[in-house]
Amino acid sequence: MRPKNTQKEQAIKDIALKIIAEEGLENLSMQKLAKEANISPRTIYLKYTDKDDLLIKLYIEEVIGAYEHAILHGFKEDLDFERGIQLIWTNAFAFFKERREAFALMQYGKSSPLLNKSYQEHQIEEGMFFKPIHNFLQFHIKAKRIKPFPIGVYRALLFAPLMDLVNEYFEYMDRPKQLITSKILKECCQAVAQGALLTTIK
Amino acid sequence: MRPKNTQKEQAIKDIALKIIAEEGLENLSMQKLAKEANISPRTIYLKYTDKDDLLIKLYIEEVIGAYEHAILHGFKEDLDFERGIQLIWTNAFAFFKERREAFALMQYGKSSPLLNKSYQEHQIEEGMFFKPIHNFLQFHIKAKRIKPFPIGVYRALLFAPLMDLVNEYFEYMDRPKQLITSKILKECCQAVAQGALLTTIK
DNA sequence: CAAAAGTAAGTAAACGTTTGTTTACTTATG
DNA sequence: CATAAGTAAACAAACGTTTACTTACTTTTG
Repeated sequence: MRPKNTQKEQAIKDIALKIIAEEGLENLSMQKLAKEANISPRTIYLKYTDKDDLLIKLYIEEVIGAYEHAILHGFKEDLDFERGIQLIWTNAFAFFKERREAFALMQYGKSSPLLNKSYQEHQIEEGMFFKPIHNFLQFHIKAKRIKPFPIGVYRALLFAPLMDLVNEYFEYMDRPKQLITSKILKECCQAVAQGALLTTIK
Repeated sequence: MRPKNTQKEQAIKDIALKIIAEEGLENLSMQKLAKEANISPRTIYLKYTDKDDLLIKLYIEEVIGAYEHAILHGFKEDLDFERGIQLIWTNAFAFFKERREAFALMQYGKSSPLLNKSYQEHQIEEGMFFKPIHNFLQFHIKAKRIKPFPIGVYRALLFAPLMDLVNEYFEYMDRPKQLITSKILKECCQAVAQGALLTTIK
């Protein structure tokens, strides 16, 4: 049996993400992908049943999965509130900084009905990957350190600004001066954490 | 001369937005749009030079323009900080609540390179529509009431969570209990404003 | 321990559809 | 009846996917 060429498997993923990031999801075609990866269209269909399958696997495995893994690096449920949020922000920013194409597809997850639907299904199947963060928030709510918002609401309050800042970071990459420095990022993280606190001391 | 049928002009916009919201930008085709609007494909080309032109005009005029207009309703630059942010949040939420399809295309603005590029150009041409908000923030920075972040950073801190909450509102619309109530929304707005304050009193 | 057999990996070229857009024509009103 | 609005039908090009075939490697066999 002829062994499979793993370089080609990787090339499919890499170039698909590259096309999505540079030209948009709506301009990714199987024939263009095959041509740019120097393979036959058929080869893609050896790994993926169809285009939707490719997109979903790219999104869930290469983007969401890798992101979920990256942001929890070094995270512990009993961390101090500000320190915990800071750690996740640092991890997430470092992850996207090195993987701009993953960030581009991540953004499509909020727009595309196909990706959005698969994300919901992924969350159900995987039984909430972010359980540690869930517990972490619940702990600080019970300790009356932060406001008693639902977890979904905290996702918006604590992490939506970060995604916007990553976006801004990439936009300022081509300009002479970067707006999103690590100093700004740290201060933003503190601001976001400050907003969550029940009582604040300054 | 035969007069133009404005109903058909409106139908093109409405149905295009509907298809994008329900099936995604990547599944909008000129022929599908024509068929669903009960017109000839040619009719679309009387108003728009090509597909990109249609998408850009939909996005900039129907979505961004309408949004910019809606959120500044009743806004004044010398408003109290918390009150100003609250007003914008209320206006934005009311706008999207009534125009779910506009929100869907708005989300694509962060993903699609075509829409993203036209947004940048729009900002340059229109010379910052959000000048009142700009001035409002600058005023409160000078008064040492809020942290001296750049405006782009404040956009992320103050309004990114709102967009996520609107998204969550729509997701919970089909479920028995709505998570995003106006009470929660108000408290989130206060949290976001609290995070921006230089000194906090509780 | 080479050569033949077996087999999945991979290809080139094509399949029928659908795409964005246009041509040639008809319709309705000032 | 002039003229722009609007249509039905078609265009080439590109689409997702498949067919028929070749390649390269493992395993079996003499």
